[in-house]
Amino acid sequence: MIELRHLRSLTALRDSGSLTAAAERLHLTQSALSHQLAELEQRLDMKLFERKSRPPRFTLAGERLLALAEDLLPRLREAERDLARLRGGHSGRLHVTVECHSCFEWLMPALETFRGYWPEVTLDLSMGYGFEPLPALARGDVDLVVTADPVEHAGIVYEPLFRYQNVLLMPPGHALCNKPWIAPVDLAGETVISYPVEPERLDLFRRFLAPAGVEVTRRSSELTVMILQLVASGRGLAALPQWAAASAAADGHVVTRPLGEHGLWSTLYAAVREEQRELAYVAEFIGTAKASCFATLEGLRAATA
Amino acid sequence: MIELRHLRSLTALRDSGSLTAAAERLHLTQSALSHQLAELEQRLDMKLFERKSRPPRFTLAGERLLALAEDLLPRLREAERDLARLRGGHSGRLHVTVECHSCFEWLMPALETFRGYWPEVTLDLSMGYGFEPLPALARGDVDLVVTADPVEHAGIVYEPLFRYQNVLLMPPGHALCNKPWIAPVDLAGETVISYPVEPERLDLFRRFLAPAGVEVTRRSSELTVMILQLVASGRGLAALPQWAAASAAADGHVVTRPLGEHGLWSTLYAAVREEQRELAYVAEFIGTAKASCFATLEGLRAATA
DNA sequence: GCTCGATCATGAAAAATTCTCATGTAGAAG
DNA sequence: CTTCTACATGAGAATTTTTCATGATCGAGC
Repeated sequence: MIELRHLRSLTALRDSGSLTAAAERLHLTQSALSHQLAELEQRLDMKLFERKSRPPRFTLAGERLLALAEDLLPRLREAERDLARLRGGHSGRLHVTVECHSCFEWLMPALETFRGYWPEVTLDLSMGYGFEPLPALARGDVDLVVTADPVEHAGIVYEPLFRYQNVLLMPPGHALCNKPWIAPVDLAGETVISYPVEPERLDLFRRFLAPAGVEVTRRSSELTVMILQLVASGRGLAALPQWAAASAAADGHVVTRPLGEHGLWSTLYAAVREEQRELAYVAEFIGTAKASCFATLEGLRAATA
Repeated sequence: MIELRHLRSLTALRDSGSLTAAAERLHLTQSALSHQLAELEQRLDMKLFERKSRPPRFTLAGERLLALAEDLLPRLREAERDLARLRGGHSGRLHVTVECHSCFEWLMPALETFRGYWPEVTLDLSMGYGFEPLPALARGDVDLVVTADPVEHAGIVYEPLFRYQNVLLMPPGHALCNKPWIAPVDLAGETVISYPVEPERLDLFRRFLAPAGVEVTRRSSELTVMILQLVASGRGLAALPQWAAASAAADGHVVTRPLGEHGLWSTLYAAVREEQRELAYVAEFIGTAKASCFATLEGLRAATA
């Protein structure tokens, strides 16, 4: 009657706030998910959630099933880990490379959690400086790359982690603070602080300024805290993922605005070699990373609300 | 990967001691179960149990999954009960009739458990004396009949509860104690004590003595303890389900022997009206009854070992 | 009020899975 | 050595799950 699939679907629905988004997270079509839940409701002869409210509102029955999911799914995952460990031979290496500098915020907790689950797996971590991560991944020098730029590559598969928005950071009182959102031309002639990588690898330049032909003065810093510092003290502007700027913005040190009318959105992916995708600890790492991203966004939402 | 179905299959396998028996309990063919478990083992890339030992011996991985099942399945059942309760309207009546006099041993604990789970359901209990239980079931006077005699009847479905053996009870020192098993002719002329119902409704007469044309002197008593008493004091012999005789036999008050070379086996069924079979509390009662039967047999095995 | 965009529902068909049937094999009991 | 029972296995049937294509609904913005 009730299947694990249903529990996973309901949790995804709660966590993502819409059928469509939940379906994507579950690697299903929206239709499949709609059918699946409709059929479950029919079999149980109960409504599980209110469709016409956003986010969907769960009924008591729905809540009960979500509670069941909270109860069962972690135990199931734990058993699966135990089995993978029992099967043995999987005390491998996981060399993670991050292209996204601000990702440490959620990556560090994820690494920590993972290390607890899979103590036998040797974790390596490197930044995507100085070499092209994807060829390195394909060669096997690296096992997992966190990137916002999913280039097609034979034997490489991308697993979406989450979607986020890049925002513009300004010192309080900057003229642009008065605009609800920032157009490319607004930045003409400004000083922009970024991580020290080629502009083509930064969304701000590649997807926002370059298409509009806008030129800016560039300045760079390796560290996110340093960038925040520089912006706060009026040495320039910067574009960062929303979550990286959130705490400074909440403290009033900087002001953030969307880039473009609808914001400059990116999706972060975990790239792995196809043959490693099903490997227990790799799949587990991706799951942990997703959860950590989600927790970060949650914390952000809670902090700003 | 791992599904609830697998957990149920493994528990059934452990509880029934063979693939074939487990398959029957799960309402599957032996083939289906074999396929299912073989495929799970392949997907996990681990052996879960040793086939060539009887009862099957579980590997560590198998044990881990059994532990998971112990963990998840009761929680799942609990959630299902909560949902059924939430759906409401199911505070019905459950009128149980028992044809089998010795069944109270396991029926009472089952009723107790059930009452805890479904306090809204009014429980009635009656013995199958003085009226034909099946027509009463079909009419709706009764909702569930425990019987060893599954007569085809439109609209009535039978759910097997468990298989048991009828054994012959004798006072210690009786001549027949020397035989490893009892033939019908051995009983010719003996006094046989039974419950006060027509002989055709007692397996001993219908399936054992009558086919062989053997006549005995009959005597009857309503109570199982009384029958045990009479046998122990040499007033006659009796045939009872093994579990009902077990404690007296363990104490040495009576001696038991199989009836016929292979024993006189029966299966106990729960009969319900087809349209009620899927009803939550009916299904739950049958489940509880099965579990209780199983626990009784377990206790028996433990006591005799 | 109308259109646009997005979300969700729905029917039919395709794909995948799970089960059964028929049969084969191996080990235990006689 | 035969027979019996439990289990395995391949092929096909049945069922379930998913997708595709399309329609309905609802809110935002003009």
